[in-house]
Amino acid sequence: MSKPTVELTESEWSVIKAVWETEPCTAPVIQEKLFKPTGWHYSTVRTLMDRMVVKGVLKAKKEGKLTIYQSAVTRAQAQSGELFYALKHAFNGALTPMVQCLLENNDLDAEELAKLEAMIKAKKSAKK
Amino acid sequence: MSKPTVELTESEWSVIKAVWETEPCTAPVIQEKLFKPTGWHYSTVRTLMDRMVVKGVLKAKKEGKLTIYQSAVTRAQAQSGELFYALKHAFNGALTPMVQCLLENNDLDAEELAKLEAMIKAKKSAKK
DNA sequence: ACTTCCAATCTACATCTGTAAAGAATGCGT
DNA sequence: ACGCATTCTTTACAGATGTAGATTGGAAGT
Repeated sequence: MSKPTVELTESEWSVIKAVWETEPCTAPVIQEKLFKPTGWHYSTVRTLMDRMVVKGVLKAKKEGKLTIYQSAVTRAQAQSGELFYALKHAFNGALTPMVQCLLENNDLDAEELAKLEAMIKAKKSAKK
Repeated sequence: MSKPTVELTESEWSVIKAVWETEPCTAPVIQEKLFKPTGWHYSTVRTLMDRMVVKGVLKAKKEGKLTIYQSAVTRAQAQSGELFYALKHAFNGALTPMVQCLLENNDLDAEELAKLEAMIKAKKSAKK
């Protein structure tokens, strides 16, 4: 049952985010969405997408001459994959220092802090 | 004085961690430290280290025929680089969801949660 | 049927990453 | 001065990644 930990490159992140917003969708549509921020041409996007299918992060099916793409991993899966990578490599798996680093490097306002606190409280009580 | 955001590959993480523990040090020493967990030969480690010098994450100086290496980025810098990467790509820069994901995917014990809570409290008061 | 347009396929190529062998150089013990 | 051990230097090569041109195939209009 363990999903084999998703790891995405920067470009792949751009693509999959666009896919999540539009799926099911075709490569030309994604290319168009991404053209503004990246300047990528059709072939580029298409190559990326096909490689992502091979990696198992997208699914593709043929419909007539069109290729329809969909994500094969959820946003949550991809997010926790990325986070887990950082946790493992940069923090040797230690969560507290990671959160520490987060707090130190980002200047959160009071509201944000309150939200975090609430989340922890919730977790605490959820935990019996 | 903005540090140009450090990004390390998995292998580079192994190397720099070993360097932090031993610096100043030579490549053979690092190779030896890493041999157990990775099985890398001298050339491999050396190549990695030299590439890291080019990337600016290590510094090297010649001492006779020996090359002495040192880190050029601190652990904290590397950690926050990794975290920032995840924050930016996976969470579009939104910190709260990131922490949420962290809490959801790791099964923290009560003690851990208390520690986190304390950290947030501290941050809150530090913030006047 | 002929043109046109769009999507698809194929091919390409530079750079980066992971991994290392082979050969050159130098210091050390005798 | 000579051979040995250790470290360095050079070169290599496969696979991943970023980026895209050229060519083909089919659908749609006229």
